[in-house]
Amino acid sequence: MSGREEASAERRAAILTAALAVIAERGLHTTTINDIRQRSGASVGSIYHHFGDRAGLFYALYVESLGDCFAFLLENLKACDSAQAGIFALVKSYLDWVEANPQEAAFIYEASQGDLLRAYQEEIFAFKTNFYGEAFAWMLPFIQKGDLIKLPPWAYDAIVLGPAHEFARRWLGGLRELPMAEACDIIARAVWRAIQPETAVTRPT
Amino acid sequence: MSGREEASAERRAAILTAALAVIAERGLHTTTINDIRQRSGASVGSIYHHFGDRAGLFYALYVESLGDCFAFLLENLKACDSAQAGIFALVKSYLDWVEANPQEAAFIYEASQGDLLRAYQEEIFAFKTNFYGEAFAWMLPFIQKGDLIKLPPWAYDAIVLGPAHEFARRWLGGLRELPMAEACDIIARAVWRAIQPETAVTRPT
Amino acid sequence: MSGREEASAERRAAILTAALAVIAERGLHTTTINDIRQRSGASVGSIYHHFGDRAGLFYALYVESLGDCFAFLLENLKACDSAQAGIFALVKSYLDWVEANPQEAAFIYEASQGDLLRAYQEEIFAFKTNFYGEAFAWMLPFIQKGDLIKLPPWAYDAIVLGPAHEFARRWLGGLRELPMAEACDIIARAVWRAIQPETAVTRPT
Amino acid sequence: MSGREEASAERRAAILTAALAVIAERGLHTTTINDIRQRSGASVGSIYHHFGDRAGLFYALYVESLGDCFAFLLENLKACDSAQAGIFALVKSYLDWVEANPQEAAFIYEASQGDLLRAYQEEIFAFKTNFYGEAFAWMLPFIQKGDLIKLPPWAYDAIVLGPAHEFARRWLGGLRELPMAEACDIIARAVWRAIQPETAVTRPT
DNA sequence: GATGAATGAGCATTCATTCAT
DNA sequence: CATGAATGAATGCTCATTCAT
Repeated sequence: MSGREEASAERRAAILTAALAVIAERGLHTTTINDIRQRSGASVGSIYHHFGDRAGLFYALYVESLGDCFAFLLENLKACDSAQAGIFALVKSYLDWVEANPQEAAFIYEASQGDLLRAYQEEIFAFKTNFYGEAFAWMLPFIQKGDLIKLPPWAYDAIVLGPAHEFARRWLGGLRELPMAEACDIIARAVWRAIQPETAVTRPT
Repeated sequence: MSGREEASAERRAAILTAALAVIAERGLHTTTINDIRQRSGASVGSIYHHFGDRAGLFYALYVESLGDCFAFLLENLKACDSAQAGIFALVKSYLDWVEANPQEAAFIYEASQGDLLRAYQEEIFAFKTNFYGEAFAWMLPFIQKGDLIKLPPWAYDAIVLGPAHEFARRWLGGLRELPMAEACDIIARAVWRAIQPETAVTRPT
Repeated sequence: MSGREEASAERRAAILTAALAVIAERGLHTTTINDIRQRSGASVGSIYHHFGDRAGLFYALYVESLGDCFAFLLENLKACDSAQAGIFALVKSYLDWVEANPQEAAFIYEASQGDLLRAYQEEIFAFKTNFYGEAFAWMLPFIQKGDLIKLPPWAYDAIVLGPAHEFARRWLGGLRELPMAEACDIIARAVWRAIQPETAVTRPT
Repeated sequence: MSGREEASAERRAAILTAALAVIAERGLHTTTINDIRQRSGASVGSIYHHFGDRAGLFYALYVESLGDCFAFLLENLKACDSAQAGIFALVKSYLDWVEANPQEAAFIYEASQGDLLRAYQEEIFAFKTNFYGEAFAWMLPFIQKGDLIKLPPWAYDAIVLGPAHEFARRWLGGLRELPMAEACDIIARAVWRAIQPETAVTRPT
């Protein structure tokens, strides 16, 4: 990599970092190119040179953030060798990631809604599909063994991560009734109950 | 109510209806006063007369939508006389309401994020707190009886409605892998497992 | 007409007047909305309120200018009762109009080229067609009588007004070798020779 | 000429060719350096190296186009040995050139207006003056013989080429009511009538 | 209460031009 | 000579809001 390429990559990264900080302060929809320019030290032209337009910049940030999150989750998930360990890992590593990267997390939630990234929806869909595919692949043996309930694929997302998402949104919104660690424990245990085959649940009744 | 007051109330309602339709089409953040003016037939001045400013209009719509949703949930919840019936009612009536009022639901999700309604956050907080209070009051006897797990209040929201929210967001975003009714069943059963005291859930090993 | 409507119409006219002056100074393509705003005293918003966008403003000016020119030509043409008088009237009144309205004339030439008014090309085409139709209707009896050569309709434009246009462009460009009146005489006589039936021309050879 | 000089000259030519094509597509005023860069394959820096700035590029193209046109007209004119043949040659070779080089012709018309080439107006004036001088030199003997009417020099341009210009502008604008060849015949005959001494034209009444 | 012309700060974006490599 | 990242002034346009009628 030549010095020029390096410098260029640094500038690109600096713009993304500045963008994330500004978004955290002012909200995604109120963040302007000018805000990012001031914070990053780059010129308007340079921002457009690197990202094409405003949506392109947000898309780059989105992919980078979501990629970071997914990588962390998969890394932790794949290290598990029991169904319960995996479910706990998913919930815990997601909440850990949110706690460690609150700006990225808030940005992802905000950018996932509305039409801001509509131009990139196919790329984003493929990106998410890939993650869900890998997570499901890990689950499959345990489903087959009967350690995890068999559900349509989309349902694992709602049931396993839904509660964590709901809590994360509250937490990011400033409602922090409980330390993340305790919440994590409560949620993970509930999810573990929810995700087990029904027979084990209804039997004792 | 005099004829004049009636006419005024009708205009107000027409503006809100128009706003909801425009938001569904163009997204909350891209919806302008002018869009709403065109759709509603009211003049700019009239809109400002009724709602003060743009945020005031969205706040009015927010309260009306959320109020409608909460009323529906509480009505269904209070008719239940067992823990399981109540949990199922919460999940089912929420998803039913989303299916029946997709525009309102999408608007609520969009408006709940970002700073658009910051000026009204206290009123909104009180509004939500009241709902959670009523729902929790219904649950309390069952918690005491041991039919429902005992958790910090916020956790009921995450665990009982989290999966439904996650599914509703997918569904509103156009990903409708399953009819709402089937999804509802899957989710409600999972939530029921999740919300029961742990002893009843874990295998009797 | 109420006072409000009057004031509004005045503002509209003031914007057009200012636009014409700025265009004369700086050229059509270099004229900005801000230039027009400064010169007219209107706000940006007001300009957009009246004309929609930049092209809409130029179109309004174009129609007004061309309409004024066409009206003047037709008025003079229709007062003539011989072929020669009519041809002379067309050439002379066109050059008189250019001399009296050099800014409008220069603007029309500049706006007729390029894609600036592409959005309105149909309206403009209809507008011009109407003028040519009226002019041709006046000529028709003389053509039938044999006082004017019979040509395809478009050719009258090229042959009758072509030389005047070419001279007007030079004159507007600052090359004023001759007073307009003398040029007019030379051109009108040449056009009169050009437009007569060929038999009268070639006979004496 | 060394290989390096050749390569450089080729690049220069490629840029001009690309510029002409882009201008034909997008119009002179909307054509950007970046458009030309993309079409030509040259880098921005290279374009600036060869032409100094945007206006310099258009000036180079203008001189090349106009020079080609003038050379063609003079070549055809000088081959004529009668007044009528010369007048027909001027009209016909101009319209032939336009038909053969529509992009160059449209560019010349567009570039002749406005201030784009103001920095070069003296060079351009000298360039045109030289052409008119040569054409006039050819005419002079015929004027003296009485085969052509005696007029101020500028008038020959307006009267001889005015109709052809008017037709060419229509034709380039897409209004092609007639094949160029037929139009040429009609126009040349009219010009021939217009340019003859008056005695020969007016009826011998 | 209703109307809609007017306001003007602010926005995303463009683009000719420079210059270090 | 070629390259293309960087610059930043300038542009067309939007839109919430005001207020005279």
